[in-house]
Amino acid sequence: MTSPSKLRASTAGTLHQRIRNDIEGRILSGEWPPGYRLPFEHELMNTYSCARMTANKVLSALAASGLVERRRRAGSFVARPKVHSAVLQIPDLKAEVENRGEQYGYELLERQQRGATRDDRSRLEVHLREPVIALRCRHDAAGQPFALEDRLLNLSAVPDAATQDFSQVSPSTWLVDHVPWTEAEHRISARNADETIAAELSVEVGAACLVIERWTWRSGEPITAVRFTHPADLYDLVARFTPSGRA
Amino acid sequence: MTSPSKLRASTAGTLHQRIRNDIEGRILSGEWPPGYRLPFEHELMNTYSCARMTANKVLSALAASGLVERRRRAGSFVARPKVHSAVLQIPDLKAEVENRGEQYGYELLERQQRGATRDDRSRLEVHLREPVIALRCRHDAAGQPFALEDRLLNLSAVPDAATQDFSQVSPSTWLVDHVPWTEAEHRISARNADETIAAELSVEVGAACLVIERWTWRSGEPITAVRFTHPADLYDLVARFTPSGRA
DNA sequence: CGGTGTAATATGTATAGACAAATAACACCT
DNA sequence: AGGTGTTATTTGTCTATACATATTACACCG
Repeated sequence: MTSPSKLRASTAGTLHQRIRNDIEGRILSGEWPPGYRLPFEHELMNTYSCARMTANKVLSALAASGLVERRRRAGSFVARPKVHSAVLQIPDLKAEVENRGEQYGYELLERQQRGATRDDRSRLEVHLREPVIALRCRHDAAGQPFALEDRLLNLSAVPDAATQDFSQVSPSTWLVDHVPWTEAEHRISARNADETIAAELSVEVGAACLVIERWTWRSGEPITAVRFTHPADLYDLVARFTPSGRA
Repeated sequence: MTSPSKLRASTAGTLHQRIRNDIEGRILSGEWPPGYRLPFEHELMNTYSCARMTANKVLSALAASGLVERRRRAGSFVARPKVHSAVLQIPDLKAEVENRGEQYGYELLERQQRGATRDDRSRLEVHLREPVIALRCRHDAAGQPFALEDRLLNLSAVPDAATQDFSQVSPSTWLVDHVPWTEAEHRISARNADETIAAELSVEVGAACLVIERWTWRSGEPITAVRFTHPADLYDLVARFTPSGRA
């Protein structure tokens, strides 16, 4: 047990923040365990000499962040986390590489504009023959292949892409700047490098690779599907999480 | 372009939600692109005939979720997403397997209670000789090995674990029910199965495996470090994301 | 005993007003 | 032209109040 007097009322910041910090502190320290009923709004009101709106906003914010659950007539309770969830940051590869202080390189391997094939259709939920762009490119870090990008782009959703040749700027970079999206799904898996991948990534045939696939939609309309293949020894994904939801 | 009249003022729910839905709709549809200055609080006040507090709470909530940024004297602006981030759900393996409608199995391979070795120390940030428990176990789905779990537990932080033999209940399950935590970090990578792993997971030597490592702390004190190794063909991680932050 | 109606209570939502703090825009002076 | 100070505007925070709504707890009655 750590000394409980350690987290008595903080003194910094606004009243809202002071109350919030106090409550979060008690919950995160375990002093108020999951299921614990926290003080009613009118009790906080007395404790901190504040209006009920202030206490209400604090508790509502904590509820929005998932740290507490509120039930009418019953009170507010410390939430018990159901699943381990984490905020996964998937940065732009260029930024990622340059963050490591290494030189970033980009090369377009293949660009094809075509009517959607059967395969394309199963990957991107477009109709047969709808115009798409298929791209394959390589991202390098410090001269070493760092990732293979294999992308399918729905031209009906992103007509501007037709005028871009993607020889200098990577499709990922171009897309985040030009195309808003509303929904995304990621799938993370592992696979052994086949001969093609091994050659293009300069790894042994059979080497384990980390594969990240992403699908993006805008209001239900598919925009793009992309698969990044990383050499296992060059890339990890990192996800951080605090229960308060503030990474 | 979709018809703009489509997302005129919604009529359902509270005023707060109506305003919020309207604004989110315009942003997510692209009608209000990143950088767009949204109406001032007093404009929303007129538009919706509401008090400023109501408009303020809506905009503050949108700011908290990351959809908009607010600057004093300047206004509120549609945020431009910096990185692709996603909420990663890492469920309990037992629940995960049973969700797929398959039979879940668990077997403890090894349990050792010891003073921390040098290796343990680098994995868990404990002092040399501090008591730890090292566990290795296997999770099965439909009779097939599904995951290897390799865990190190800080007994000083979780003394109750000493009385648990983990022969029936898996450490993951036991921990989520008994130990609160405040911080976690995940690392996701790929590796080739060595002979030990291949034997225990019933895969070929060299097969690509997805590796998920997690470190957990409570108020800075390390609780546990765990590594799950999954056969690549049996397990994917799925992460979903909507820019409004509401998965 | 068990079902039903009612009152008490806690949260949910909203209003109207007040002052503080930051800063963009403008006017002014050198 | 360029730096400086002032002002106006917008958001940030908080108070005090009001009524709506859901639900627990309890009293009542068949």
